[in-house]
Amino acid sequence: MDNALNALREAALEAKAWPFDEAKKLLPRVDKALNAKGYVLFETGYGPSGLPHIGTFGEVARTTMVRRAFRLLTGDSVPTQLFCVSDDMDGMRKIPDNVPNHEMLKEHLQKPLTDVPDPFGTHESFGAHNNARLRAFLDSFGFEYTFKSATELYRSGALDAMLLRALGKFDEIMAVMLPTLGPERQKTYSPFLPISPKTGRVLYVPMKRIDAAAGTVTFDDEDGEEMTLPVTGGRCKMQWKPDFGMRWAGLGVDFEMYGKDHLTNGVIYSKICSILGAEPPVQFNYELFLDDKGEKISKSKGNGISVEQWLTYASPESLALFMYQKPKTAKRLYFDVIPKAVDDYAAFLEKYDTEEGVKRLESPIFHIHGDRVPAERFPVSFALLLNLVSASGTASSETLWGFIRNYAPGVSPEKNKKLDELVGYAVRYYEDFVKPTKRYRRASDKERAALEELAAALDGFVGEKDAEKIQFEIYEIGKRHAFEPLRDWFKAIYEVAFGQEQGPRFGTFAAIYGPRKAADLIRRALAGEFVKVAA
RNA sequence: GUGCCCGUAGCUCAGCGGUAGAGCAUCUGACUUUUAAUCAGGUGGUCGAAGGUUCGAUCCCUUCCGGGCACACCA
Repeated sequence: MDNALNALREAALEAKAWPFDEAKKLLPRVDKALNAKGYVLFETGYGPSGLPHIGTFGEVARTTMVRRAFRLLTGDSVPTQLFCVSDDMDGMRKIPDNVPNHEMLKEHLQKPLTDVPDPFGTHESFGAHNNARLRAFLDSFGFEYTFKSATELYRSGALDAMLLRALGKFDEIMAVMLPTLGPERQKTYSPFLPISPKTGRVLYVPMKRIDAAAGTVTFDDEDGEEMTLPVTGGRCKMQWKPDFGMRWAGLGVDFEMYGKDHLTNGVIYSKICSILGAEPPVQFNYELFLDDKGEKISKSKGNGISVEQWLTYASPESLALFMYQKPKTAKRLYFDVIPKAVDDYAAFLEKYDTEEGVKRLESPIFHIHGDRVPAERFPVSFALLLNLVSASGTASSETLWGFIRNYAPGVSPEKNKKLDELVGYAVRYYEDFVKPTKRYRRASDKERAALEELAAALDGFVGEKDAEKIQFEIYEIGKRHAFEPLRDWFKAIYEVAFGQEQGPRFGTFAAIYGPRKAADLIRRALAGEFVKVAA
């Protein structure tokens, strides 16, 4: 280990950021992990019930942060792996609303997702389709991970040894599970779910006999005929909670995080894992996200905000920052937290340049980017862009750039690509949140006369760069038409031409926007074009 | 009931051992003439309560009060 790496390692030991706290808990496991597998294993699970969502992103992002911290902590001397496991062998319990071909799918209910034809017709199965979506989703963020299909794990025999061991420990597993179940569920519960050889469905049936020596279970198939199947080779899968514990044991998972809603289950997974002779992974539980009303975000309710929505108005980095910050606190995840996340990210980035050693490792920037910290900084805040876009009432990136150049000379879309992206986000924000609130009104006769004169004056200013000259003229026109107080004159301009009570300093706006276009804007407003649009 | 989280300026939150911070809101001033933005500055908090540890606690520990959430099934 060279000196620089060693210095980093020591800094990592001191660093107070939560990923380091978690990564430190892994250190005592290193030798055992290396002997057993040759690497330390991080896992995240992916449920089959839907498309990748913000929780999926959060879990992978945060696990990656712990993994990165661990690598630093060990001077990168310990190999690591991140498995993203898709539970694609789970039976299709219900047909998702957001897919086509419901009729076809109906025939395949309860079958493993990887045995259900793809309703989109693009992949070899529904499970494969979802898996592809998951991977594309994760890849779009550049996550490093190894995808694992539960179906493949089962069918390849990778878990056979552990499944046999679980069969041998059947009674112990039942002893853990039964007290957690309701009375009626207890009667039929089995940690093994056979796949019916006749119908291909995942069966939730009681076991009549088990034969640990032969590695088989005996049960009644759907048609009532008694059936004996090996638990190996993908003929059976395990029921959720034992499945979790068995997978931990079978793969040798060293770290896994989950939401608070799994907290009580984590204990059960661990017990199962221990029964199977393995040490349960280091676990980390995070708080759930809340929506604007303080309610838990769930896919089925569709409240809160999606990854796609976030990325419509802000950068992936800002989302990663949000995930980094306070994972143990229940945070509101809604539109209004976005601008702050964007600017906080920019501020941390700025600060990062002046920090060193431990301080850097405690910066969110390190946990978001590792050693690939972007070079570009932000001379203009997102909050300012949003203000500009609202105040100017113009959702054109070109105009916005006019303001920006005015504000921060030397900045350009070519040189400041990230800023240009921010401009794009601001424009979209305007379109979706500001524009709908606009209320244009018609001009009174007096206002109309003044505005017509203003438009004519603007025509005479074509090519004029000096905002003050234009501003002066605006005052003159207002006075000439006897607006008292003069404030009403400005109000009229904004209400008629911008659909809002306040607006940009009009002289500045006209100079940047172009006097010709500004005049045109006024004329169109006078013609009543905007009033109709708003109504 | 069990567990997790939160309680810091009017609002939203950051800080987590060394004389209280940010954004927004509000107020004042600057930008040659009453709008916005921008800039400069100000107001505003006994850091939920009480004990404890400490030379020293918003920050650690305990208890209490108040609030939110999770814990059937499914994953």
